[in-house]
Amino acid sequence: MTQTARPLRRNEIRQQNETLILQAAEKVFAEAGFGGATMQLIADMAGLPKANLHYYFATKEDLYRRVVRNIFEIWLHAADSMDRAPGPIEGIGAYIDAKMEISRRHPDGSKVWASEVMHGAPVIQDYLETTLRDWTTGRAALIQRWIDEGKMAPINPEHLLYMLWATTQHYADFGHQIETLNGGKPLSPAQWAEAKASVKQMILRGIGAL
Amino acid sequence: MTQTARPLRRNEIRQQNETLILQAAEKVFAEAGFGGATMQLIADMAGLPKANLHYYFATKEDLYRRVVRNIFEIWLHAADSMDRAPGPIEGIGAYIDAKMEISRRHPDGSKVWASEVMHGAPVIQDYLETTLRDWTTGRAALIQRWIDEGKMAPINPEHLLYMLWATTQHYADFGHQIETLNGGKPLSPAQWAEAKASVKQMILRGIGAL
DNA sequence: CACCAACCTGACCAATCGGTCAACAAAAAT
DNA sequence: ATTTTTGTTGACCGATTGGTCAGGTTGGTG
Repeated sequence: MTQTARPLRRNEIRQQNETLILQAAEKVFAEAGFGGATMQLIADMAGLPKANLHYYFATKEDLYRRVVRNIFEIWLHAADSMDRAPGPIEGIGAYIDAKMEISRRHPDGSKVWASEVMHGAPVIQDYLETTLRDWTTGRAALIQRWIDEGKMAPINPEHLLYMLWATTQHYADFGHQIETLNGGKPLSPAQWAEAKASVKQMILRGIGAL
Repeated sequence: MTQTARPLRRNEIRQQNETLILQAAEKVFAEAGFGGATMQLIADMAGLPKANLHYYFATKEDLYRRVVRNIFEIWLHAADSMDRAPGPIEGIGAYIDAKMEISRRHPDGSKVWASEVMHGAPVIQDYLETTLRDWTTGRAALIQRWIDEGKMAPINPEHLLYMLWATTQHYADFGHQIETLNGGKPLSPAQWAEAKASVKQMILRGIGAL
C-alpha cells in the first residue's frame, strides 16, 4: 500500500510547481529555441495545464528569463576554484574540470545560454555588460599576474578565456554532433574522463604551464 | 541619368532571386532561429512579397535546408589546405586560419549551423552520419600519422578536432558576447589578427608541434 | 505576331500562438 | 464556521503563422 500523500503546504506547492515548470522549460527551450518553444509544450512536459503556467509566470519571456539566469548563476560559481589557486596548473585545471562537469550535467542550460547569446542576448544584455564584464576583467588580471610571475607563457588572457569557454561548452552545445560521431552513443564515463584529460593537457601545455 | 536596367534573362532572374532569398534567410535564421524566423521577415529583408518566396522555395523547411547545406559546403572546403601539408604546423595552422576567416566572413551561417546541431540536427542528421563522419575519421587518421611520425605529441585526434571547431566557431557564434566584452565594438582587423595568432599559438603549442 | 511557359503577387485560409478570464477548489486566517 | 487568500483550469480571444491560389505580367519561341 502506498502511503497517502500528505496535503501540501502553500510554500511547498509554489516552490514545487515553479521548479517543475523551470525544468520543463529549460528542456523545451534547449530543444526548440525561444521562438520554437510553445507554452503548451512546456505545460505538457511539466504535466500541468497551460493556464497554470501563466499563473506562476506571467509571460513566456518571464519564464525564459528565469531559465537563462539560472544557468548564468551556475557558471559564475564554477570559477570560484580558480581564484584560490596558486598557479595556472591548479587554477585553470580546476576551472576546466568544473566547466566540463557542467557541460555534462546541465547540457540543456548551456544550450539555452548559447542560443540566447547567438541571437544577440535580447534579455541578458545587461548581465553581459555588468556582471560578466567585471568577472572577465578580474580573471584576465589574475591570468596576467601568473604571466608576470613566470608561471605561464605570455598569452592574451581574453583569448585564453574564450578558448576555455568555447572548448568546454562545445561538449554540451554540440553534444549531439559528438554523439553522432561516437557511433550514435553518448560519451561513456571513461570517454568523458578522456575528454577532460585531453582538454586539460592541450590547454595547459598550450599556455606553457606544463 | 542612370542607365536603364537591361531586362533580365530567365536564368538570371531565377539565380538572382534565389541567392537574394538565401542571403536574407541566412540572416533571419541566424538572428531568430528556425522557430522565431518568419517567411514575412525573410521576404521583407529580401525586398520581395512573401508569396514570391514560396514560388522559389516550397516550404520554410526547404529554404532552411538549403541555407544549412550552403554552410556545410563552405566548411568542407576549408579543410583542403590541411591535406596538402607536410606536418601539423602548416596543416593545422592553415586550417585554423581558414576557419577563423570563415567565422569572420560568414558569422550568420555559422550560427545557423550551431543552432541546427544544438536542436538535434533535425534536417542534416544524414549529413552528420555520412559526410561529416567520413571527413572526421579521415582527418583523425591524418593527425594520427603525424603523431606516429613524431611531429606532434600523442593526443586524442578527435578531441583535438573538437577543440579546433569549438575555438574557431566561437568567434562567430559568440561574436555578440565578444563584442560586448570588447567595449561594444566589433573586433578590429588588428584584433582579429591577434585572435588568430593567439589561437594558433595556444593550439600548436598545446599539441607539442612548436 | 501569337502562343506558351515561367514569373509574380494581393487576397485569402485553416491552424496555432501567447495570453485572458470567470468559475471553482482548497488551504489559511479570522 | 465563515471569510479571505491562494491555487486550478476549461473555454475562449485576437493576432500571427505557413501556405494556397486565381489571375495577371513578362520573357522566350516559332
